[in-house]
Amino acid sequence: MNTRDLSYFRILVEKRNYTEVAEMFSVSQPTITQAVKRLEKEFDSKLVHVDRVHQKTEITRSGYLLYEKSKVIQKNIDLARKEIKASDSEKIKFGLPPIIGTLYFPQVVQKLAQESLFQKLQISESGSSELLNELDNGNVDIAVIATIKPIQNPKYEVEYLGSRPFSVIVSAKNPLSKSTKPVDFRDLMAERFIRLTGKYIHSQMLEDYCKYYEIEPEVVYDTPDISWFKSLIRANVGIGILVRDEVGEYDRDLVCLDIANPLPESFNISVVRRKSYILKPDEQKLVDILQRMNIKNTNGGYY
Amino acid sequence: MNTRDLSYFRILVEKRNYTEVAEMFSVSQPTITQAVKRLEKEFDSKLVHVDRVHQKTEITRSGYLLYEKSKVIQKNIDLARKEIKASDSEKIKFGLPPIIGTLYFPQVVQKLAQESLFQKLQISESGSSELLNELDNGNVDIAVIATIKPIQNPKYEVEYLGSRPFSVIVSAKNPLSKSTKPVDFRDLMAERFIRLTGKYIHSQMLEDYCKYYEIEPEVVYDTPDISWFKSLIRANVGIGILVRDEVGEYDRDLVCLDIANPLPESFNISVVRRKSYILKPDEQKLVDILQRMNIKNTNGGYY
DNA sequence: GTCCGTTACGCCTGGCGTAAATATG
DNA sequence: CATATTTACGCCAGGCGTAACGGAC
Repeated sequence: MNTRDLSYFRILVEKRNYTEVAEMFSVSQPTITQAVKRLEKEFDSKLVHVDRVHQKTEITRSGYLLYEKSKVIQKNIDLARKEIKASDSEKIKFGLPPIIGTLYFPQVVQKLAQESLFQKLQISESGSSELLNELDNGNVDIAVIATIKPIQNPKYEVEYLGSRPFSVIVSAKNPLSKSTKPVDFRDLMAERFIRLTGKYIHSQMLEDYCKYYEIEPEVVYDTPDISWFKSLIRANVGIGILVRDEVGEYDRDLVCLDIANPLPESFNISVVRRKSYILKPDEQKLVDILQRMNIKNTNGGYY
Repeated sequence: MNTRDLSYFRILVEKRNYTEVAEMFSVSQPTITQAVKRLEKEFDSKLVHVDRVHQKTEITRSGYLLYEKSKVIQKNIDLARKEIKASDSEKIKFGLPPIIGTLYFPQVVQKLAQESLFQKLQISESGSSELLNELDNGNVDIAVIATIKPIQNPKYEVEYLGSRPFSVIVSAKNPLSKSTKPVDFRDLMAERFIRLTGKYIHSQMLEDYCKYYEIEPEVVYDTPDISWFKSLIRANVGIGILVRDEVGEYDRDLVCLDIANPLPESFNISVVRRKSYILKPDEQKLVDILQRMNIKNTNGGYY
């Protein structure tokens, strides 16, 4: 079977027009007819039904089945091409979400520089969910990713680095800040919340807690920006949820509160790559260094 | 590009022997050489290096990259072939784990019979993790599956049916059975446990609880058999964890205890299928009926 | 006639086999 | 010499284009 035929067919399913497909590939129109016939013979099943009465080309169920597979096939061919093309490049396509970058990356930068790895990094700074897409299409080969739930997709090779807890963050002006013991999430029912959007994990986290305790939170402000988020909380406009480490010693007038009976969902940090990707020596070095990165493990999380 | 070439190459990577590959496909040996050359030209990269000095054929990094992709491609071709071949069949390849079958299936059997669907079911009775494999390779097209954590693999189409809580199950002879309020898992630290193996979810569940509360459970017996499991607990040899519904009114001398501060992990039941699979009308009907299956939702779980 | 897809036929390349060549032990 | 792969060359089929055909407006 020829992958060209599959390509013709894929576009045919999307365009429903033999002539257009032929033009797209700069071939004659009968070529497309013949390619479809070849596939129909190969799979011993009608794939396309041309309904001249209603002037439309219909794809049979078998056709759709083949279409779905052929999309995956094309994706893999493209990926192979991309990966092989980049084989000689020194660059390491590396994905690093900003939060993780600022929190945990500084400690390894020196080490990376020593090994002459740092200058080879071609960093994509995106959120974790975005990075998984980039991994899929080969724009990123290795990523450090934070998720609340473990990544259990056999398509990825996942190496767990550690977990950090989430905490409730309030203004020093807020009476809650006087509490010395862990706060029960249910007691926050009446509070107003500032929500961190964009960073998928943080908003998801809030949602999970509210769902688990059946609370309907009053969200007074949504922002994707961490400094703005902190400012609003500092001004006691509302309270929020954040990875504990993100509030440092320089964040005055902000108080972190531990959560009593925390959900086992924490800020889980992992090194992720495509299982079908083969690391170059430099990339292997990078992964080794990342694995030795020191992320204090606090609560169990999922791993 | 020709998928035959990819097949030759795949086997070559596995066998490292041109002659063997040729024999396997009943072609002449130069055919394999030529196929590899074609691929190397197509991807503009050396894929195989024949080291005559050390008498071995080495696969280059590019070769491995292509190999990984070509496995996926082959899988998809096979799947397409399998699915299309089964297109005319009335049979519905359905996966149903025994536990779910006995607990929740009876209520829909009549409905299925009415629609003449029941006799079309070709049921694979395996555990949930096994069924995901069967789904992958096309031996099963639709499965009802129980998982503790949500299935978040974009390859599957998942429809959530409901969640059921796990509970601690003890003998009526056990002092714990007198408790009227939910039991705190930490209080079970000193207990002996009977563990249900095989059914992945149940053993995983116990492990998760123990890990979360940092308990090292004393497991006195492992069994994959539910009746034996129950008998041992009834005899107060130990206590166990089980989906609540599995203990029915006929299970005398067994007591279910709710768990205080339960983990959000419950027995989540979903209908799962391959995203790339197109349902036949009968299969759509089955899925519709399953979706209306009544699984009392108790605790939030993950969904 | 126009629009689209199919059929017919001829051309050329792509994939295969045979046989010979090459390299290593 | 034997073994394993590559090169050379010839054969046939597979994939393409051109041109003619067919059905619906």
